[in-house]
Amino acid sequence: MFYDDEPRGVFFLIDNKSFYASCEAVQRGFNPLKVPLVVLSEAENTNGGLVLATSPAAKKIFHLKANVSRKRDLPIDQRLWIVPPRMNLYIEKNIQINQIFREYAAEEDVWPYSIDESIVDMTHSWRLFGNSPREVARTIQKKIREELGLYTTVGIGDNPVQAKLALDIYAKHTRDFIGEIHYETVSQKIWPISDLTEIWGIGERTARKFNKMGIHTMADLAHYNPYQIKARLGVIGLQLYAVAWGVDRSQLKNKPIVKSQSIGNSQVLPKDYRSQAAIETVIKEIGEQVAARLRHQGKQTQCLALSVGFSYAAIEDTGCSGFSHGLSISATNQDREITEQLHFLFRKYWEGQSVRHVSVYATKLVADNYRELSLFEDGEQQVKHQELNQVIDEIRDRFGFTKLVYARSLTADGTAMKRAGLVGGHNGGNSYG
DNA sequence: TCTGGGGTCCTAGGACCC
DNA sequence: TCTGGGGTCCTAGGACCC
Repeated sequence: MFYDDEPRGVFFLIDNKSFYASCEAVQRGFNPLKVPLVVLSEAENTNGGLVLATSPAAKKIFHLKANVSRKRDLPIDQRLWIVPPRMNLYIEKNIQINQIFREYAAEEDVWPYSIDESIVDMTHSWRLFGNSPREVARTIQKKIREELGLYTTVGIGDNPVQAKLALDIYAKHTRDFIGEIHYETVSQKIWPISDLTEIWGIGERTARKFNKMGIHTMADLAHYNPYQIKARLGVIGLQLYAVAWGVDRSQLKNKPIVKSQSIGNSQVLPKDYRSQAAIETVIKEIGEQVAARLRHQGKQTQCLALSVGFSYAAIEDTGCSGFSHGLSISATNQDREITEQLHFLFRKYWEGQSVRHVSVYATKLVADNYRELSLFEDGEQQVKHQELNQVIDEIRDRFGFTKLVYARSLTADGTAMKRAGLVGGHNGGNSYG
């Protein structure tokens, strides 16, 4: 194996052990590893409750598997803490953790990846803090434990993908919560893996495809003909082939921070919706949520997409899971225009099926630094709409979303009231009185 | 998995243009 | 018209991640 030409650095991938559950444990003065605790979201459409996080002790004492995800699967036991999520608390903790990382690496070398994971390029700074990358990892773990009470796991690699696999496959199961993969240990650490879904980027579908091709381990993948992989799975297949060799040529430095290219909200409804008016109410609410986020971020959208997922009964009847259609429009972030376009799309494609899932996405975003007035409507009227929306946003920002909802949202069909205060679909944890 | 939510990226096929 | 070929853009759908 010749890895001489491959980029080689020192990368940490750091994540938090049972992050939400740990934050809740710390807030209550417990050790996150030792208290049996689950974070349970009981938002309206979670069908009785969705478990967002399970502490290590809860897994151990009650033999809960990592994939226990429903309230109905939880034991009834006084010892088990069951607490509601506070998404805003977790966001705040995440920011504090990344601040600590920045004490060990330059600003541009810290890449928050999700609410509980960050990539840190330690190539240029690790020597300042210890005699080996592993020792530095231990120092960072200790610091976070001391300052925030949280336990972190660290994957170390010569490139980001090695660090990611070291984290996912090894760090979580070792005593010191540290795993390492290097070019020299790829065959030993990556090739034996036979549950391909453990590999970042391989899900159920892709694993099944590989199995059908006779690929059952990462060693099989590494020794397969890459041209055939490309033919069957495209560039994604080639990327995974590279992963099997521990190769990752992504140059984090050169990549601009990818600001999200789309803004969208979606919702699984608490029951099947049948009437046009009821479904359109939900579409309107979600559309307005998207519009508010666009305005908040100073963006306008030039393309709206509506996805409608049918109920299981309707899927069985029609053999179709739903539809998804987009519409190019002139740039806007206004409630009324967005709702109108969404309703147009809905009426065009809906044929009476009962509905369980609705999502609205805004893409082709542009900065909201000019006002494009529609040629076909009274300009003054449009400006008034914009001003009204701006006032509504300000009130929502200051006092919370529930202070202002349209009368229609108060009918039985509306879900906006119940969704207020949710962050990522779960309780934000702030109370607005 | 009888239904969590917010994202990103890739691809096949069609429309359109020269 | 029993009509070439290549490039680009767009759309709908799929797959995956946390």
